[in-house]
Amino acid sequence: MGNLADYIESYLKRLLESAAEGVIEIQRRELAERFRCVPSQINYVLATRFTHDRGYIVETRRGGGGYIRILRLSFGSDQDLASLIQTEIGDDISARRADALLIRLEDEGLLNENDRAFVKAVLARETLRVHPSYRGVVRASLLKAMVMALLRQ
Amino acid sequence: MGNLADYIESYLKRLLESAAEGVIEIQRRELAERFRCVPSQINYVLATRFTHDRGYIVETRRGGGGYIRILRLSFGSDQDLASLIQTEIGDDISARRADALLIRLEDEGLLNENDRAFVKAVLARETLRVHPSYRGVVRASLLKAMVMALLRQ
DNA sequence: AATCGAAAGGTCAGGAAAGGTCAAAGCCAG
DNA sequence: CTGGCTTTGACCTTTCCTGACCTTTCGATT
Repeated sequence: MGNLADYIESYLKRLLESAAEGVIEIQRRELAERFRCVPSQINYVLATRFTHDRGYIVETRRGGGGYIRILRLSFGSDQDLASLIQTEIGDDISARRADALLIRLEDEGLLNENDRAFVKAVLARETLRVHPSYRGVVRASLLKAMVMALLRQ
Repeated sequence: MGNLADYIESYLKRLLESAAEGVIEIQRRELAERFRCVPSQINYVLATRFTHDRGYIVETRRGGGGYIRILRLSFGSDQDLASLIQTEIGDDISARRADALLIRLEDEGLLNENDRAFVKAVLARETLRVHPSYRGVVRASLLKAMVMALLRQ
């Protein structure tokens, strides 16, 4: 965790933590200055870390008085987690999206680092055994089953 | 026990011993330099000594600031349990045998009635989605993953 | 109202810095 | 002297970071 993108990511997440509404508004130029980097680095961080899959929505506005607004979507405790997981994962999921979901669950404090790594490793290994065209389906099954099993505790 | 791979293995294990969390993070290039070998030698050590079966999880990241993270699953004596589960279930299992195994685990007090029913239900539901000729394989994957997840607690 | 310039933010391609893969050569116990 | 671990090296993929150039918005000036 030693690169710039990681630092910027955790800075933004800290800001989000302390923001009551789960929304923050920043200026790209200002943030770039704080980290002494090029402004487009901020876009890189947003594009790779604050994706929809990981549970964020990013809105921006150009021009004078422009801004970048980052909104964190929460799973909310109201809904039945099982059906939420079901719809979130579906019947077929890519390795990338599976990973994003696991990171999101970790961010939400629903899984710890160990469990996340465990699930990821099992997915990688088990998925290798089946024919490539079935991997998405098998991955989805495994992911749902394991996440549900772990969340039951 | 005089070869390079063994030295690297024991070096990493020593690091893991002294790491509080059972997790270490290294750089492949740096480690290769320390042992004066090519970087791919590190991959060899990881692939042969730090396997899932032996209770390790390895996560890596490429690119600038990349790393290799080795995580030791510390479920003490359950380590044997993991490989036992593996050999017991194998790569392909029938619904009947899966059921029998679950009952046995319940009898042994490793799973409670609830968990057993849960696993059984998931197996039934998820295997339906895949082509019949793949069901045994998918069932085995799911079963292993879920049982391990549940037993980890 | 139309125009223009300044002040945002956006896009994209390229180079550098990791780590990954695979096959061939090397080594050694049996 | 052969089969199975080791070790190496050539080549590949992913991730990060920057810089050049583009688009949008706002407000002041005509």
